[in-house]
Parts: sequence; structure tokens; C-alpha cells
Amino acid sequence: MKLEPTVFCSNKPHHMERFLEVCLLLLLYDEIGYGYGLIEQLSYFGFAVEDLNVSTLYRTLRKMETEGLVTSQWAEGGQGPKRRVYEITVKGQSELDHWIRILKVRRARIESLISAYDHKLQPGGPDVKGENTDGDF
Amino acid sequence: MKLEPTVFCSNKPHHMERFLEVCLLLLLYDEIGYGYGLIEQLSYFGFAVEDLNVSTLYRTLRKMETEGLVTSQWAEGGQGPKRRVYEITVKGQSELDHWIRILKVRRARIESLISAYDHKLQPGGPDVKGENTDGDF
DNA sequence: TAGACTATATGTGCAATGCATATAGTGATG
DNA sequence: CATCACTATATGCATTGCACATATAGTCTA
Repeated sequence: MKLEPTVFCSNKPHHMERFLEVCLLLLLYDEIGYGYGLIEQLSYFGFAVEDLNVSTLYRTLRKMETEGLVTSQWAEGGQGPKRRVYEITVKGQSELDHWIRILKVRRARIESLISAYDHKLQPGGPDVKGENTDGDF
Repeated sequence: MKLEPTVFCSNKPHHMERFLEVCLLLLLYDEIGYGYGLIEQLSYFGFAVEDLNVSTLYRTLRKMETEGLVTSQWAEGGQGPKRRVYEITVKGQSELDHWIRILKVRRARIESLISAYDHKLQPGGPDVKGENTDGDF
């Protein structure tokens, strides 16, 4: 029942260290929220709902609380089970700022890579050979 | 002799799943190379030399070989110890193409996030609060 | 002969994540 | 009431990508 290991990058993991965490911080920066409800909002960042792993979401939120980035309390009222509602802290806001800077570096690196790929290592790269001008893609 | 490394991020891990691997595939797509020499070339993608972890590099290359993405052989001649020279395979090229596609999705997500941060959740997002218009950076 | 340098390799451990599963309250329906 | 579907939160297990530390060894120079 396993996927063929030759199927590189089937569809699943593709981690991106703490990216989910940063998304959550940003959402909570705007307004308080609870786990299940945040899932929908994550689509703003290009997440398909089926991409998201509920376990990871909750575990991430709990971890963020232990780190002091958010606080939580049980919300009464409404229908359905009680919700644990999260609120960002000052420390969480700093962390958000910090990670945005990191993500900008990350973006630059990805840009460099994609650019190099699309030009097959042309500008500023090592001695350009002119070979490999075949353009797949 | 290298391009200016644009890196200013703090110091630590900040993984990016398999990003190094994709960089290596792209470098080897251009021309064959060996471990130690690839380190310098990685600065083209925004890696500072001191960012790079030599262990990770070699382990990654070996892993890529067991996966059939590259082949290697010992190169004689020249001075210094022998070098294990790597060459990309057809499978490696497919893998590269595939990961580029993933990185483009990744780029889009990072763009969404940074954009939302800079605008504090304005376009298409939930109710905009208008607060926090301070622009660090 | 002794470093300094180049080059490759591995043991250990951690953190981020996916997958599977558990627990439990609410509302609707028969 | 009993049952079921749905919402909501939580946790055990395994995988994996990476860092850190360390090991091995050839070459060159003093």
C-alpha cells in the first residue's frame, strides 16, 4: 500500500519549517481565533483545505502556547463543543516580525534558484557554457 | 571571487526541506562537480559559505546517489586528495523539474504571507482593521 | 616530521511533520 | 431514549531533514 519510492515528491510532506506557525501568528495578529476555524483562513496563504493536517495544526498551536507566543482560553457559548480560543502575545508579535525577515531571505533564495533554473545558469553564474540550452518546461 | 551573499538571517537552522538538494541538482545540471567545490557555487543561491554545513552537503550527495539522482566516480589527477565527482542522471533531471514546480508553489505561499504581513491582511482577507500600519523594514 | 589544508564520511540527536487514532460535546433523526 | 453525523481538540508513533561533533586520509610546505 506504500507509494513507490521512485515517486519523488508524490504530493504530501513538503515541509517548510515553521511556515504554518508563521501563518497562524499572522492570522492571530489580525484577530483571535480557534484551531478548527483557522483552517479555513489558511487558504489565504495558498493552502488547500485538504493540504492541512489537523494534528499538526493543533500541536503547533499548543507548542506556540508553551513558548509564550500565544495564550488560550476556553470560549463558552455558541453551538457545538467548546473552543479553545487563541490570542497572540507581544512575544508572538516579535516572533512574527522575526520570521517575516527569515521568510524574505527564503524568498530571495527561491527566487535565485528558480531564476537560475529558468535561465539555465546564465547571469552572474559561473562560466556559462552555452550548453543545455534545451528548454524543457 | 563569488557573488555577494545576500544572507542576513540570524544564524541557525531555518531548514527548507530539500532546498539544498535542489540547488545541487541545478548546479550539477550545468556541469559535473564535487562536494567541496559545490560549496562555493551555492553562494549563487544566497548561501553564505559559513551557512553551509559540510556534513549535510556530503550526506545529501550520497543520499542522492543511492536514490539514483546522481552518479559518482573518483577523479584522479590534480593536486590534493581525490575527489568524488558527481554527475546528474536523467532521473535527477526529472526530480529537479519536479521540485522547481514545488518551489514555485512555495514561492507563491511565501509571497501571500509576506504581502499579507505588509498590508496587515488587507486584500481578500478577513475584516481589515487598519491598525498596525507601522512599517518596519 | 610536523603541521596546515583539502576532501570525504559517519555517529548521534533533535525538531518538524504526517498518519492514525482517541476523546468528547452537540444537534438532529427515528 | 438511542444512534449517528458533525465539530473540536488532543496524542502516540514513525519518518526525515538537518546540525553538531568527530573521524579518516591524502597532499603540500616548512
